[in-house]
Amino acid sequence: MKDKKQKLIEAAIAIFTEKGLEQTKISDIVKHAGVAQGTFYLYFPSKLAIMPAIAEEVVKEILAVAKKEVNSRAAFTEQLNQLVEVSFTLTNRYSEVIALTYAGLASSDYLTEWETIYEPYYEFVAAILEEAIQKKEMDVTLNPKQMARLIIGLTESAAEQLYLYDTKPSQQLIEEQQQATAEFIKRALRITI
Amino acid sequence: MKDKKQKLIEAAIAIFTEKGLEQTKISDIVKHAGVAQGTFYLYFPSKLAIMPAIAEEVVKEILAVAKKEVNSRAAFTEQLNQLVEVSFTLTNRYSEVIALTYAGLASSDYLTEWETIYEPYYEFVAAILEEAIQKKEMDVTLNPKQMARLIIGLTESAAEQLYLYDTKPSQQLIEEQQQATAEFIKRALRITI
Amino acid sequence: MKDKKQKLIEAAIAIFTEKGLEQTKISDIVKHAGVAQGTFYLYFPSKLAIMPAIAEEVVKEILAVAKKEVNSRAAFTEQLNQLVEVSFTLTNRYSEVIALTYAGLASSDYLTEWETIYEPYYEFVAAILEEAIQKKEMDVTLNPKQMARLIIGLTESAAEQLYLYDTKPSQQLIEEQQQATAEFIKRALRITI
Amino acid sequence: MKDKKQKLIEAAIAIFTEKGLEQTKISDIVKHAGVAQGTFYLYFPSKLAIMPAIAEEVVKEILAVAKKEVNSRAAFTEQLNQLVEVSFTLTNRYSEVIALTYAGLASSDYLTEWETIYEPYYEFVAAILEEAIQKKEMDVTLNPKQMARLIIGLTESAAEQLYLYDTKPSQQLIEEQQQATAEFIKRALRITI
DNA sequence: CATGAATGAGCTTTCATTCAT
DNA sequence: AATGAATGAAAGCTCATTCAT
Repeated sequence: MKDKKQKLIEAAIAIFTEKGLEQTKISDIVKHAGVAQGTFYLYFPSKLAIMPAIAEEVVKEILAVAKKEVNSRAAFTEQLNQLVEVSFTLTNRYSEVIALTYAGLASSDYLTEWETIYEPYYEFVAAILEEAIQKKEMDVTLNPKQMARLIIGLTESAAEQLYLYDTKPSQQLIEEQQQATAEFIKRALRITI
Repeated sequence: MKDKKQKLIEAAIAIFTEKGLEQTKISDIVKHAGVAQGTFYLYFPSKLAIMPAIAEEVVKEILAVAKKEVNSRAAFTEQLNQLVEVSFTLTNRYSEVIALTYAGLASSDYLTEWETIYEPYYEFVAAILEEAIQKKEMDVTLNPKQMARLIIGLTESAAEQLYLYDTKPSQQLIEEQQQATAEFIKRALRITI
Repeated sequence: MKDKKQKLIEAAIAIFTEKGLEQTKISDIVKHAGVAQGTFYLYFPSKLAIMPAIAEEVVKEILAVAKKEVNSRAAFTEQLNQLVEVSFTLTNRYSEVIALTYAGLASSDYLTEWETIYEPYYEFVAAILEEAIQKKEMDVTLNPKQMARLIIGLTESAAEQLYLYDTKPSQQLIEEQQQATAEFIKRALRITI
Repeated sequence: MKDKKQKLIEAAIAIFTEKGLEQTKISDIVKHAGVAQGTFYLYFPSKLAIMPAIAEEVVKEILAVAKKEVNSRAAFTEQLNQLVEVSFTLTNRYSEVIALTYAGLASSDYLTEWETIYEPYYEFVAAILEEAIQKKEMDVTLNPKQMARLIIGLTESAAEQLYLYDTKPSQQLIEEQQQATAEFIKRALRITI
């Protein structure tokens, strides 16, 4: 059943997140998934071959959360605040897996799949910007897709810096960094509202 | 002699860049450095222990290039262009080692050293912004150090996206991406000149 | 049905010949036979248990070819030529499977069956010699069964040497080796005709 | 030191003889040789790579025994008796290793080395025949090298048949089979003395 | 009879680390 | 300080065999 494949992907995400790429043994994953060692190789030809599946799963979850937390009817400035906030939360939760997955894809021949997998998230942000442009709530001359990529990169790196050395930063510190990032973006987009 | 230690660090950077963390064997490094297997352990207690040394070396090189390429007497807007350009070049050359080193530090107990190591680069950019603030060439209410971190994160992620799937992107594409990034920053800083 | 068992035996012969004992997987055999993995174990309790069946099949084919190619009404000297020729052909086609089967039987408890299986072929050759003895066309003091075994061993080893390094030896080389072997036998039997 | 390599070869011969190709684990060999697991791979890149070394060792031993047991000053007929006897002894002791080695070489890319390795033994027998030819003690029209190959093949197969099902055949049976084989050869060579 | 997903013991191979020289 | 042969633990992967359907 697809049940076991799904269990393996979820177990792999959990263990990779906890232990990193090298330290994760197939035996850990299968134990966590509650299946036999050989079963892993029924669904994935090698340790690295599970990476694309993980990436898809993670981006799916990211998108789901983002769509849920960003209010499509809120004002643009509010949407940007929500976007930054959700991005911080997601980066905190997933940045390790994402880095890992990317590294895993890079050491294999699957790297080309990365763009395809991450694309929907870029699209989601680009769509928000497009709406803002139509409503003239930001600099209409800017390229929404290009801006989406810069915004996502900026937000992720800001979040990584925050959580880098301080596993549990204070709520105040988090909000400060989020606000600084949101304001940075708003100025860069010449937001009008 | 320090000669062999330095050779080992340089060999490690070369091999790590080429093969990644997992695929790099001590035997590769010592072969490339032209020393015996055991010699590695005279200078570094373990495979991971060389990571801080690599990080230092890389940041030293990055700083040297940045200081050389960013004209301290040029106009602020010009300095930002140069900063973005040099950051793209450096990211292209070093992003893999940086990621690796960071991963390597993360899987050891050396991670706390990372902040110290990268700090001089943040300082360098912050200093440029401070000068611009004093000259009122940008929004004076912004925090230079905070902005420096955002700018560096943004630029690196923009460069990574550029080189991600296209090992050799066209000069035009590079310049476009650099310009978009620089303009993004300038708007975010409310640059006046 | 016996159909599937037969298909499994034929598939096993094909795959064993192509890949050898170690490299042959049950999964290869069942795929080639067009049956499910578990079906193998309906007919054979283990991987090695198919060996006697293979041996029987091969000897059956060998006997069939030998009886067809050796003219029972030809002169003895001619029969020996035909015997050598057919033995070369058969060795070329089956020597690998025979070696394999023998090795397979040896690593199991089935080795005692080998004698029984190969016996009919010895009998066939012995019968030819017996007739020659009755007709006084060879040294009548020789033991036909003993001679049969020596002749078969000699011919097979001569053929193996021929095909060992040269998958496709020239027709001339084949005929030379066959003739040398036949003459060797004829002298050893003191053939008179 | 070459010491460990030699120990590994001798251990491999012992274990392969005892257990066969598949059943022999590297761990058995190194345990028997008294070295660490990794040491095997210091001298041989893979399990199969030790096969040529084994083959050389075995042929070296075979040649040594054969040269010792066949009296170079005895009459030709006596030499042939000795040759058959020694071949029986050697086949009994080494036929399994030889078969194994051959199989091992066959599953790798080393098979072409086989001819080179076995050649000295053919040469040894051919030299005996050449002397007999010069002394006109056998049919002078026969090709010594060709005859050598046939004789060796014949003798080995006769010995294998003897030891095949009866690990310890009676001395009488052994002598009968040896004599039958020697006589077969003598007739085939038209020996005159 | 037939299936094929699932199992898990066991193998080869790798490679960071050690230590006698 | 330098060497490099030796170590041995550890991990990815294979595949004969089983069994619920």
